[in-house]
Amino acid sequence: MATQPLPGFRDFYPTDFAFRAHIFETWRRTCQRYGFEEYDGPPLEPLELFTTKSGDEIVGQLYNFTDKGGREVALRPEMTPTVARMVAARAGGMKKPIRWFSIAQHFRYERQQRGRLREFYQLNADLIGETGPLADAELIALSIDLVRGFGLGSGDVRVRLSDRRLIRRAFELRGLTEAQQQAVMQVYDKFGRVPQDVSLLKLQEAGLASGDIDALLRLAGVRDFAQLGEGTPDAASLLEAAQPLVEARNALVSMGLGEWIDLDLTIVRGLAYYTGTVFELFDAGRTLRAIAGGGRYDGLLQQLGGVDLPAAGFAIGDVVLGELLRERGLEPEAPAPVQVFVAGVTPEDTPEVLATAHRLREAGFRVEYALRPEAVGKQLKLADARRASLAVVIGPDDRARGEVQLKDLRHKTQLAVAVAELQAALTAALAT
RNA sequence: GUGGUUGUAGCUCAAUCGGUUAGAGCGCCGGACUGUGGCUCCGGAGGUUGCGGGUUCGAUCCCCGUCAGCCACCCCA
Repeated sequence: MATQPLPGFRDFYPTDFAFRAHIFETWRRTCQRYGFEEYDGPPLEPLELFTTKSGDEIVGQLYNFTDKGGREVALRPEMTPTVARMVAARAGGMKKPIRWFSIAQHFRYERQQRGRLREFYQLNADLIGETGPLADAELIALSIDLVRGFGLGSGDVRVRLSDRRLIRRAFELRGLTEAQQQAVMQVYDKFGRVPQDVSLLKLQEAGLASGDIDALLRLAGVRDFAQLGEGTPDAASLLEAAQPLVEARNALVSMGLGEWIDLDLTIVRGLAYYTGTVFELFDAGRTLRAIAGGGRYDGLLQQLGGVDLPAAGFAIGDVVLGELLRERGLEPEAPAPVQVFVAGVTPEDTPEVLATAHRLREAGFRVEYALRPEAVGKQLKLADARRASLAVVIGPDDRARGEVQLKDLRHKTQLAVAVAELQAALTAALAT
């Protein structure tokens, strides 16, 4: 029998599960602080829902099949088409802007690598029905707080910020053909990872004039709005196109998050449905894949749901973030499975052990006891292995006096407690 | 999908030039400790050396294939 999961799929042993739960809980709390409401959709959707947005080529990266009713279906590779459908179906009845988030498992049939599996969890946050730069800033702020919540700082994670409107303006100013624009985007995507002369050669091959090449490579190196118009006749036009982005950045500065932001026009973010602001979160050392990414996609709800609403959103995955947290030693300690271990001295004490344990469980304590008669020493050893803070030891003498021995396993102390006082004593001891 | 690289116990690793019954630590199970834990000591289980084939008297070791992990490319919604 196979003992390994399928390639790109993970087993979550209790330690792994606790780590995952910690990520989800931190995400959920943070989204709620921003007033976002949680939703979910079906993990299995009509294939068409995904090909409408991304074209037929995407099928190569989908877990798709024909179901027993003859329907072409696919496991969701992303959440956006589902949200678009859900929002569109009830758009008329919902107060705008809509703030929604989901934490859901997604599936992509791709060759796995570090930071990229065939199954992963992803938080999606979308803000629908608002076009202004403050909406973009709101989402970027949320994405920052989503990683801050784990103890990561602006020295660990950087936000790269760009805007399709600004890129488009730069292309228009230079009169680039569609093919040339594609070439520039490809060069931008690899900018900083390949030598400058390789980039240069690529752009020459695409037939760009040397003046255009200089201007576009200069833009690729811009890291601040002040640099945007430096030494170029395009200055006024570029700065005008950059206006929404400037406003979004200023909003983030007002929130005290300006430290996290780098202007970086080379972020490409795959396919072309982004219409405005785009951003990505990366580890500061750039050794991992992108942690999160998103932007404004004002035409997408019309295309997918038939309702014309502006929207922006982003996703953050559990895989790369998890790797970064492990790298930084920010994994939380898994919670102890047991708070109170109840031990009996003799087999005759077992009924009292069971009664006590169950009473404590009903009172909400996490309680365990030995499932067969064993020496007290053994039972305490088990209590220790289960990381119990407290032990309750019950023997014939204790029963005769209506007492139990309450033992604090952390502080190595012990005292006799009347049975009636036990719950109060446990609560008090756990608070120390 | 393409190329490179690595696979030995649950985990981390060892095994001389191709040589006898593949070892160690940690972990796990049991015992020494019959009213009190973490320590110590003793014992035990656990391996088709990823899998299949080839070369050889003999393969963990060399060769081929395959599967899986990792890395790069492609892609990245």
